[in-house]
Amino acid sequence: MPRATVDLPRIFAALSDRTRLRLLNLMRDREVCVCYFVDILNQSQPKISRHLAYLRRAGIVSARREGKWMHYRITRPTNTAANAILEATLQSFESDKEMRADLTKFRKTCCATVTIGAPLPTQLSPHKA
Amino acid sequence: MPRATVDLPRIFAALSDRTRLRLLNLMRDREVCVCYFVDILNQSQPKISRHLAYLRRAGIVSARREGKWMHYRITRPTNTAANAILEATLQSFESDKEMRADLTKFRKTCCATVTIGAPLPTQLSPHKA
DNA sequence: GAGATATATTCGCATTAGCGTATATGAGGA
DNA sequence: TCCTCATATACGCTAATGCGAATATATCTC
Repeated sequence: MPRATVDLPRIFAALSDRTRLRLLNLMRDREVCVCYFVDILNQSQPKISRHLAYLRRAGIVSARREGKWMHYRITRPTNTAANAILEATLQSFESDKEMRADLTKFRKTCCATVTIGAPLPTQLSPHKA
Repeated sequence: MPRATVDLPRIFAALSDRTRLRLLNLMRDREVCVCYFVDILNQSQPKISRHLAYLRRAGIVSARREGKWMHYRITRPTNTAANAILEATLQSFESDKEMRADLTKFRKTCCATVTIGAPLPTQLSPHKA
């Protein structure tokens, strides 16, 4: 039984955009710095930031500041249904070509940027299946 | 593994409206005539019709004509993720007060309208858990 | 405190969604 | 064929969304 009444329409609205889904894909099991999103999706910083804000307002992600950098991570909803929906969504990315490519690019970008000092992503506890 | 690549953002957009969720709730395990939706949600016929069209375009429901009446039913997506999302959504309605009230009203309306000849809903095979 | 960097927000615009009202379509019956 | 009923679509409006460009904010360094 769901713990709290959750605004499902709002969550669905947050998930109804390809760019936001790509962001969630990258955050699937790690905390990610905004600069990575900009680099990997190859889209403007304000655009990325706006979509992250949208996800934040919907309660799907949370942000943590570390100096100049902002790290985003997925916040698992306490609501059972919302959590199941998010989980199914994330899992579907595994068979999505673009999502896989994003992750591949992420790994490369990650290694490449160590030298210029961008904060490395923090591995989170493995997502539950 | 999902059978077909599915437009998840489109499905999420279709689910991001409370009225459409209420329609889906009523269709959960039966085929429903448009006139019931209008009566139970107590909203204008064009509004109901437009929302049904929205769901139809997203591939979530399908329509069947029977004389003057149109019957709508949920179409289970072939895509695994989409199906899981829809299932979790439908299941969440069980603990939603308004959704339960709609179903209660549905049962009453259903019995009451037998006398005036509106088509009875067709029970579908029980939804899989 | 000035400058640089990372990120967020604002603005103006084009597109879309949702609504009420009016109208069109489709089927059945006289 | 004309009328009626059930449903769908078109129209005009307002609000919300998504975008690029510009600007603001926060933090660090010097």
